[in-house]
Amino acid sequence: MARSVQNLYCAGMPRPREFDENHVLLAIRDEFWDKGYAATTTDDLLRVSGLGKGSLYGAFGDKRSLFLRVLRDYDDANLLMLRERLASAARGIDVVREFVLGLTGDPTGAVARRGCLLANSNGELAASTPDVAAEARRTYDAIATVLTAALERAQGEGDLDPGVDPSEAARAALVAQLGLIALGRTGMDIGALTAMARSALARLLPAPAQ
Amino acid sequence: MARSVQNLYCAGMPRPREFDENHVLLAIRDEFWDKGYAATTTDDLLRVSGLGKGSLYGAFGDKRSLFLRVLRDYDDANLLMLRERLASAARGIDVVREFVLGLTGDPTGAVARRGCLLANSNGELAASTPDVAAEARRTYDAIATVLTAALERAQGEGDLDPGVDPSEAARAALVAQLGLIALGRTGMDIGALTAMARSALARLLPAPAQ
DNA sequence: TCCATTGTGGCCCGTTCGGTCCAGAACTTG
DNA sequence: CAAGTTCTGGACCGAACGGGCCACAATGGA
Repeated sequence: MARSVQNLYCAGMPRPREFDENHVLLAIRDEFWDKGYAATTTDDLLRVSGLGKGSLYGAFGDKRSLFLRVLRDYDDANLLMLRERLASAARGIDVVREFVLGLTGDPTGAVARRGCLLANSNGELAASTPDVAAEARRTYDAIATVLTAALERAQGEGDLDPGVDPSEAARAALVAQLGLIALGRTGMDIGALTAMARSALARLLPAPAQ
Repeated sequence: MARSVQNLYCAGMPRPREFDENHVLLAIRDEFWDKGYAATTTDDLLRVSGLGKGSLYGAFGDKRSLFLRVLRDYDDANLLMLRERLASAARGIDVVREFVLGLTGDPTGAVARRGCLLANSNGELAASTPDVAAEARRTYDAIATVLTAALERAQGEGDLDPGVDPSEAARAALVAQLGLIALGRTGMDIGALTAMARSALARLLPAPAQ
């Protein structure tokens, strides 16, 4: 049962990994993103990662663990990107506008049809996998916090009506983005989607009365 | 191959069905709603319907056809309900308010966590099943049309700022509702969700300036 | 050079999936 | 009552699923 203690100070060195973990995780993320959790088979994961079963299971555990890992990485990366945008943005309001308009940037509509991995996963799995729902709550709350900071800055910069509560408006922007993601998934005309996003932004983020 | 013609005028009458089709369809709808498409097994469907495999497949075809049937029935019923509400509502604006606040009506949050069958299905299957995406487009477009009519009435009744474009505001209300559905699925606090819904409504449906 | 250790990939297994099929039951008509 | 038709439910099937397992490769220290 227990390994002998002598192994602790007299161990051979293991064979190093032959694959790049980040590269594999991104390929797997794309597969889950395109197909959804249930529709992605283990064979799909092996194919896009180029690994064998032993390697994949040895490195990341089973399908569910791998999915949660990928989802958390995705969320963390997006949050980091949002915070960096706020840090480097010329104006706070630009961050919120870009956040809401995000999916409309691609004129082919492919990005809109693909949606957001977190939103898609939450829709598919929230009922059966509490971990996914909790992850979504955590992420959306963090996003709302960043957007609130952006709108507070926007008020100081004269881009947002001072009568607006930044926290409420930030949450309204989040709601709008999630609604646009849902509509984008239906494959509706990208021009109409863009118009809706702009119209919603105009209502939610009123400029100060001159 | 071809059946003889004499059967046409000399046929015995078949054994009648032993189940109520509507009752079965509602039970199956609830199962798909609670678990999602992929996570619902044929055994689940047999269990909740109380039928055997022969009956279920004979009456509705395979799992996919059955799901599409249930989804279309669900959409049609909701559209009909929305139109009837508009026809019988005291004020047009009430219809839109109820539409956006819909999921927040249950203080336990169970309704919000369950979400909307169409929104859930669209999130899970839009990428792989064009029929579902098309159904979602059709339904959301029809909803927007009804909401537009409701807001036009609201302007005539003095409940909505005449400067607001009813069609744009209706689509914004739809976006907001879809965003709230997505957030509700995360299981977030129902009070916070309600506050967000009310705050979004106040921004999207401004009363006329007195 | 040999050993200890971990990476590697594919073979293999039990389970469960969606779906078909069939033998008998129920029922109306002649 | 006999015939013809559909309904019913469960036995059955091939396929694909997720996952365990193992023989071998690669590596660096002793």
